[in-house]
Amino acid sequence: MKAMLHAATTGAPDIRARGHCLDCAIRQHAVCSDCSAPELDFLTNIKTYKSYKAGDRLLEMGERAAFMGTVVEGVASMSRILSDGRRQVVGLLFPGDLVGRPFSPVSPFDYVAVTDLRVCAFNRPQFETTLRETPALEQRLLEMTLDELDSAREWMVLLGRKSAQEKLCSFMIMAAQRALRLERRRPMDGILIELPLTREDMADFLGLTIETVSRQIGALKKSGVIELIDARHLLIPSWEALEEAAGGELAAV
Amino acid sequence: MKAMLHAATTGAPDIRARGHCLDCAIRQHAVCSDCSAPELDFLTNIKTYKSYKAGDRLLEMGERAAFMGTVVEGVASMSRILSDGRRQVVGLLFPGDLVGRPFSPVSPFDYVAVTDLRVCAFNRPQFETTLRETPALEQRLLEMTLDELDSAREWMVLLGRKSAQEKLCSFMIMAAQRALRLERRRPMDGILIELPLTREDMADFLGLTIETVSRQIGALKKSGVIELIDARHLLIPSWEALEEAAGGELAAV
DNA sequence: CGAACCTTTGATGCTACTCAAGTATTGTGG
DNA sequence: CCACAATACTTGAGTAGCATCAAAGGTTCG
Repeated sequence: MKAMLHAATTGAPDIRARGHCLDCAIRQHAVCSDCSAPELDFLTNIKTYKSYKAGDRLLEMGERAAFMGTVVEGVASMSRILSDGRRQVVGLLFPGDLVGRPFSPVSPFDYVAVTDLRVCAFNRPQFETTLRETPALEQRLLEMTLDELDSAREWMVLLGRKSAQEKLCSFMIMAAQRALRLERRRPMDGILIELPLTREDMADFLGLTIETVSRQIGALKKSGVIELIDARHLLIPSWEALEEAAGGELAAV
Repeated sequence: MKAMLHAATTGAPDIRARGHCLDCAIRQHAVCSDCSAPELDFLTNIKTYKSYKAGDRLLEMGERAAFMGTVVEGVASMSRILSDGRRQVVGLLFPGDLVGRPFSPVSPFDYVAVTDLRVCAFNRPQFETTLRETPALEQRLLEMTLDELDSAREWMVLLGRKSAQEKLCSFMIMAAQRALRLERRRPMDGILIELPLTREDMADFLGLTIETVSRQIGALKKSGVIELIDARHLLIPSWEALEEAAGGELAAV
């Protein structure tokens, strides 16, 4: 386990995949969701799995990335660090989301595992060739990219105009929705939310400091919008109250 | 002006296009840039032009948009307004940029002309069919969408982590780069920048108030980073000094 | 059991917001 | 072409919200 801590720089060990793409639990959410059986056969043969521990860096900004991939299990972040150390997380990658920038070998952001992570990886040139030759892949990638663009813009609204409290509530809603989608469930009262990020990652995602994140969570607990199980788990007595406290307007995920 | 305020709902007058796409000045920047001559013939026949005055709304959030288009001349904004009136601009559209959300008839944001505007428009179902049947179009759309996603994420860094002063400088750099790209020129010292936005639109794009925008521009003038010609035009004595004041890290446009 | 990390809490300060007023600039009708 | 209104922009005073600095619990892991 210790040996994997530097997987980011050394490159995580490739584990030749055994399972077939047809049996993949997250295929319906991934770029390969619309592929035919023969196309999945092909992908099965060229895919490998990579594993990372929380904190490992998958790709560094400016690095020529040798692979592209899909998150299978866990959560990763995309972020940028300014020269003086300020950091902004610009996106979270949940199972099904794509790791790496298609058609551009140098990554425009850092990719970091925020939890232990498993990624279904493809050799980059091979993946791009396959993309160009497989309309089902390319069209699905376009669809996913358009959705991500909508999400990024929604997050711009949050970063530019929402209060610290509204940011926290919006984040909780987003985290819940992403988790629920994987289980094909809908938000409801009394639901349990797992926060997959540290206070620091949350702060960097919301454009706040860890102290403000901590204080706002405290305030939400006191006002009854959330119930804290522990630092990473909370209960939502009323989904509607949470949405209200989020300042509304969170459509795309 | 007053009479055009409702162009959005009534629909701006369609002007059957006379010019051929081959002669289009902004084709190289647009979604049709990789199309073959026959493909351009086809597009020529199905395109129309729409004109708007500054302030007109092209599309309203939630509206079922009947058309998609490309900005030919002028600048448009995409924005969202929260229920209490707070507004965030999530993107600017310069000549070549696409108006409307492909494959989703309801617009996720408001589209507003920030200057007088000319748009090359297509009937939406027809455009989407053409997209699916024309790989050159679809692949170019994917490329553009991936670039826009990078830009949106860069802007998230600005909104989340940059100071008011850095935001203003970053905006000036962005405005300059977008204008220069159309003329195939590069940034240089002594360059003239036109700000296509009102102070209010700038504020809403940068997550600030108009007072702060005005004060920061004043401060930049006093410190010599910019020279004001008038409220909408300024001179950059040193491009490098401007980048320095922007806090660095502005790659994609 | 102790070190490292994560989280919370407190005191203080500063950036950017709010409220308010005044100065250009633009557009309109006489 | 001028007078006036409307809009855009600037400037000032006071303040709120979040950041910063500091330190003290908790939790996890070796």
